[in-house]
Amino acid sequence: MSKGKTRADFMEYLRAKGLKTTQQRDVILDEFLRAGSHLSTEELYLRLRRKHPSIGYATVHRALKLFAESGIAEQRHFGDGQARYEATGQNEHHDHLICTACGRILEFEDPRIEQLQDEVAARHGFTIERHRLELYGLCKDCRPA
Amino acid sequence: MSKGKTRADFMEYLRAKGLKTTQQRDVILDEFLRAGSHLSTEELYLRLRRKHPSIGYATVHRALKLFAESGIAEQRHFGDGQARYEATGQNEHHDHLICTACGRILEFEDPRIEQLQDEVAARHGFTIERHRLELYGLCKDCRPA
DNA sequence: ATTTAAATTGAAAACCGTTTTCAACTAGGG
DNA sequence: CCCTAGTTGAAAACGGTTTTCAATTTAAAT
Repeated sequence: MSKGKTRADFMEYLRAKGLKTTQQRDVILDEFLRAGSHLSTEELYLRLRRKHPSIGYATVHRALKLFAESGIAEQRHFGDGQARYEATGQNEHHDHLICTACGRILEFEDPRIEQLQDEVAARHGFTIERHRLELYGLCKDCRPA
Repeated sequence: MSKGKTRADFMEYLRAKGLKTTQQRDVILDEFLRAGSHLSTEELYLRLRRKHPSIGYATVHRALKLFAESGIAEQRHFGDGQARYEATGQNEHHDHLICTACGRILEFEDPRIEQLQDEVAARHGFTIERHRLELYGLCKDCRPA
């Protein structure tokens, strides 16, 4: 899914909901896609401030919420108390490795784990809607030799 | 690990740290162990209020934090915005199934999943310190026939 | 182009769970 | 008992998130 496609999807969502295209949303979406994922509202707001000092925090917040509603982004919580957003790119589904020292976040995918999750859920009579798997630890660079 | 054992562990922690045994902590620990796990501070506070209306929210909060520090409880976040605590019973480690309809929380354990997590981590050069696996969906009773 | 209704914006205030402050009050060793 | 350090409850502070509101902008209908 290219960035252009993501943008088009978002525009289509706005149209379908009777919402408006604004300069702010354009700019915020640009920066969001450019910046790479797992940004907090605060981080995105600060990045935007550099070139667009008039954009308010509330607008960034509302834009991110809208991105999530439209399906082009997802909200995550990694336990540092603030929400983070990631673009729903090609990587349809994945889980995360989080470095507790430097904060780096890696993504991974393992169908075998998913399979076992389904098994566990079935064993308990659950129908899974979504899951969350996060591995916290030290990344290659932060690990003591 | 019996409740008596848990209580003894907590007392030992207090002693070791030069902290004090108080009526409030006694009562809060009692109710915490009696109530079953995954309670929020608010929930525990409300339960306590019935028999002990003078105990303040802050005291409950501090007691739970202390339980976690002492190792007899663990703090969890299931995405509803509030912290929950569970007693660290015999079940040393486990993950959770959370019903998105009724809020029921089941625990499970699967060494095969753990094993695969280790594999994934190793593949990325990570040293895992802890992980979090939560499966969200509908439980047996909430699932439409 | 102009008008107009509805959506959007930025700043500030409200929110909400959590944590801290502070003066009054205990626990428990000496 | 005293005395000191720890604890308590109420209320205030906190920090991230969300809402309010008057002013502004979008875009559909003239």
